[in-house]
This record gives sequence, structure tokens and C-alpha cells, in this order.
Amino acid sequence: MGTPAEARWLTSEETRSWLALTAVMIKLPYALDTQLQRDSGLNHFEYQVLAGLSERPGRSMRMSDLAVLANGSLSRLSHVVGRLEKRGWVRRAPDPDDGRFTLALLTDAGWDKVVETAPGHVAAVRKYVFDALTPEQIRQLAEIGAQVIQAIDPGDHCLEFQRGTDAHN
Amino acid sequence: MGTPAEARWLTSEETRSWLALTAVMIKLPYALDTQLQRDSGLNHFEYQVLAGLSERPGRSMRMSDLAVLANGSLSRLSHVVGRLEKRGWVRRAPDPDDGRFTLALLTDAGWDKVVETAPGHVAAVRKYVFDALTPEQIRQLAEIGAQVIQAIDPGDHCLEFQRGTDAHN
DNA sequence: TTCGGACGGTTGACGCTTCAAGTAATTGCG
DNA sequence: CGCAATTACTTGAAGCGTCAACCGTCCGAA
Repeated sequence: MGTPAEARWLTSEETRSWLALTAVMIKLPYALDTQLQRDSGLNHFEYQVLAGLSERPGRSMRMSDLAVLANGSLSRLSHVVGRLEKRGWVRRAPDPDDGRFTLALLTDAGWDKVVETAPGHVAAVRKYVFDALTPEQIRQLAEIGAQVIQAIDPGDHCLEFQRGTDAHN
Repeated sequence: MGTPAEARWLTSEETRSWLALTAVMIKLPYALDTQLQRDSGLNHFEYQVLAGLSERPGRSMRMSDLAVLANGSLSRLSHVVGRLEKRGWVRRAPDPDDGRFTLALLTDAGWDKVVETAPGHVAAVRKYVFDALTPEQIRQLAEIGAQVIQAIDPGDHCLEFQRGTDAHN
């Protein structure tokens, strides 16, 4: 039995940390998707798209920027926006400045959808994450997350998207 | 534009933390899957299944226990084990003690696959997570993760699976 | 001992994501 | 100017996960 021979395995502290992290990576997205799906018929990615647009001046964004903001591929975004368009929450228009870009626009119905969906989603985020942590841990989490993202993708700037300039309070 | 009115939005510290966490939830699984897929033709879940079995006495486990260990549904596991069986790395047998249970058994070929795959995977985990963090942060992460999992699913015991009793060093 | 319910697992259909190949608009180089 | 390369996006097919319905095994009560 035992374990395959390996160069440098994990210490028990690292293993503990790793098990917790993998469990969070699986369970948290699932929990959030479940709440959103049940209460609004949206998955987390779709919500991020609508919420992202809602917080921009003009309620619009280029597809490629929106993809970065939502941490998804352009292809995925294209499919999703297609669905959201069919449901009347988003529409597309070519960017007047450069015909290669496509602008995604949040419709009035889409705005209403965000307004109706956001409180429940924020409550879930609170319940599953922030209410379970101390302010100190929240600070630590931000730091840890930033460093991991840096290690995965040094060129990534998604954390600099501070979601518009409006103050949430 | 501004933001839809909400009961209790996130503080800026919480938002920072939240953006980092969502990015990690998306990017880390993707990064790990990419490495595994490229080097071994396995995804992370499949690897967890094989690795989980490899660390058990008898290289076998009941399907339902294996599903908990791998943080997945029984249905998902059934599909995956079906695929792994077709590739010759796992086989199934009814539990002699109780015919309702099914045992998943790691074959010799499956064992070899784990031995050949594990070092690269562990190296990726190191690269993306532990090498980017201080020992103190690793400890903090374990704590934070455990509390979030507790908040999501109070009845969950997946962290108590300490992956067999063998010491990895 | 037999029948009902609970438990463990499997299956197939559907939906979503990815991947690769494609189109359309623009830039840059000769 | 004209054509190739680049950029931004779209599309269709294939693979994976979820959900709901299903089957087989076991236990317990009458």
C-alpha cells in the first residue's frame, strides 16, 4: 500500500490546507449557483455578467472586457450573452469606435433583474463567507487570494477591476 | 448609473476579498485541470478518484465514500468510474459484506498511472499555491477554508478524511 | 416469511463549457 | 493602394455534470 514515491510531497499542514481549499473550490461555487438558480434562474456566471454591466457607465461593456471581468473565455461569454439576449436582459451592438468590438448593453429589463437578484446573492455571499470569518481573516483572504492569482497568471489584472467607482455601503 | 439599492452590501475590504476569492475559485481549478489534462489526460476529479483509491488499504473504497472524499455526487462518480474502468485503471465489484455497496478497485495499471501522474500534479499545487504563500498564510488558509465549509454545509465531514494514515514526507 | 421502505448505485436526457474552426473588421507593410 | 496578418467575436460539435427516474439489495415489522 503506502504512497507512490514522490519528489516533494506536502507536509501535513499543507495537506490540511489543501483539503480545505479543494473543498471550498468545489462547494462554494455550487452553493452560490444553487441559490441563484433557485431564486432567479441564473447561474453565477450569468449573474456576474449582468451585475458587471449594471455597474458600468452606460450599462455597457465590450465583450472582451466583460469576459475578463467575469473570469471567463470569450467563447463562453458569447454563448451566455446569446442566452441572456434571448431572455431580453442584454442586447448587442457593434462598437462605433471600432467595428471589431461588440458592446454588450444591459436592457431595462436586465437592470430590473439585477436589482431583484442582487440582495439575495449578496446575502448568500455573506452567509457562506464573510459572516463565517473575522475581519482579520477577511484581510488575510484577500492577500492569500491575490498571491495565488499572481502565481497562476502573472499577467492577470482582473483584481484591478474595482467594479466601477461607485461606493457600496 | 450607480448601483441597485441593497440591504447590506459589501465593504470595500470585503469586496477586495470577494474578487480575489471568485478569481481563485475559477482560475485555480482551471490551471490544475490544464496541467493534468496536458500531462496525463486526466481531469482533477478523475485524479482525485485514482489518488484516493491509491492511498487506501486494498486500493479500494466504496463508491459512496469515494464520492464524499472527492467532493462529488454519486452520479458523477458513477459516470467517471465508468470512464476510468473503460481505460483499464479501475474496476468495480460488489461489496461482499453488503450487496448494496459497490467497491471501486484500483488496478495495477491504475496504480502505475497515479505513480506517473502524482509528481507533476503535486508540483503544480506547490507552484500555484504553497510556494506563493508563507507558512503562516498556509495555516490561515486552512482555518479560513474550514470555517467556510462549515458555513456552507455544517454536516460535512470531508476534511476529516485525512487520506489514509500514511505519512507523506 | 413476506412485504414495504430505505439505501446505494446506475442510467439517459438535457444544459453548459470548451475547443477548434470559422467570419468580419481593422491595421500595417510593401 | 492592396493584401496579409491581427484582433474580436461567433459558431457547432463533443465532452462532462446534473437531475430525475430507475433498479437491485438489504433490513425490519407484522
